[in-house]
Amino acid sequence: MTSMNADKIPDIIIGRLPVYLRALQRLAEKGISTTSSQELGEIVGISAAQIRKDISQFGEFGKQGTGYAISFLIEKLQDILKVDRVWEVVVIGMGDIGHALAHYQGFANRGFHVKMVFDNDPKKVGEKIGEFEVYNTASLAEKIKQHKIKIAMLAVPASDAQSVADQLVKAGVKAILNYAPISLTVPEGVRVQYIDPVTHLQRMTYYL
Amino acid sequence: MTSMNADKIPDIIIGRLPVYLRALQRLAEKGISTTSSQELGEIVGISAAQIRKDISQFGEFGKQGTGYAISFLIEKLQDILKVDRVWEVVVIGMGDIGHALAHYQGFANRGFHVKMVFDNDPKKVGEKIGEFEVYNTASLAEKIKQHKIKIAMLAVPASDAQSVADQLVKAGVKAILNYAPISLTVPEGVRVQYIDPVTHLQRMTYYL
DNA sequence: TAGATTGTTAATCGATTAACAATC
DNA sequence: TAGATTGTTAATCGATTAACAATC
Repeated sequence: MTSMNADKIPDIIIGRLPVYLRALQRLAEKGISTTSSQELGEIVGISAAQIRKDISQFGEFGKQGTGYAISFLIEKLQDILKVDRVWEVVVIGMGDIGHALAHYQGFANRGFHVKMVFDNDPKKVGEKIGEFEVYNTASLAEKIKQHKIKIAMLAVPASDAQSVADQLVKAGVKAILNYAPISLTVPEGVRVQYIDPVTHLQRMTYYL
Repeated sequence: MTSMNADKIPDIIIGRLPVYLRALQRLAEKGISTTSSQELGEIVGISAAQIRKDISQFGEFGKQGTGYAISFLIEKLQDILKVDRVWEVVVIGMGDIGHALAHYQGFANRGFHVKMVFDNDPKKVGEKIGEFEVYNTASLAEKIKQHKIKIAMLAVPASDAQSVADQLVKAGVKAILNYAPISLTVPEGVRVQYIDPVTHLQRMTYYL
């Protein structure tokens, strides 16, 4: 079957694709043009069988005997993940984490561009942070609608996170990367990913 | 059976415990003393049955009819996750992310304390960052062994991450929280958790 | 051609859910 | 007591692995 399988793909597979993509881009940077499920698996710590199965959900991107052409597979994964374009994102909360996100060089070439940054502290509003002027969080809804922003990174204190998330959702945001150490409640159709260093650390201490 | 089940607990369960713990601590802050698997499930977005099953792996911590005593369950989860103590951690790489980690207030009361910070840039070494003096990455092995550090947060450029990880492992580190956008290769018995905002974002764009 | 590696199937393994007796 | 909610079992559902024909 020449695939283009539009069936429902499990989220757990979608979650692994960015990891494959990242590894492939690093191989490409090194000037390597071809890889195998075996080699890729060793790099990312996933079995070769699983990598082949994951990739084959979306088409036949490899060649028997030779493996995968890296630049071709990168293109396909970028298409699938919809990072064959540049998404404009906003950052809310200009504390240390917000600063780091505003300055982060790693978004370039990976599908994202910080468009605006926000804070609700009058001392910070209007200030320049790198190329950005800090906007007032009060103007969030207006500005997000105006620029049709779909993705936000939330770096406000835990106590403000849910109410800011509510505003983001109301303004049309569909994906939130949440740095506040709190579980957010959002409506169906809105996605949240959590980055909490403590949660990640606590997941490892069990084994120490 | 009065449990104390020393069987092998699946890692996927261990991964959910810090999320439960975080939610319980927030409920406790609000002055709430009791909760149910139902309520907790709504907060964290996990089914009540699964929460009961996860918790019951470790003992009978609830009461039929009334649910779980929050402070008791917090204690138990802290024990299980070994965050009933304070782990000293180090930060390597004093760029924006390293700065944010060095300043992060969220470690207190959640089991971690930043003990030392490192960078390999001669301009940064010796500088003061908050309460910390920046040490030279060259002295990493010595200092980590001396203080018996087991946990490191890695915030160096991708090109340096693997070699620094190798040094950490050699010095006895058993858990690495990696902020560099690269898959690390580490020996059996060493754990790595990955925090890469782009990977998390790419996991959501698929659905947009 | 011989060797390598994919895509895919079937078998295995593991995780989640539904349901309910036990009991607070 | 009546109502609520746990802990646990069995059933279901889903993910991973092993194996190999196809084929480059």
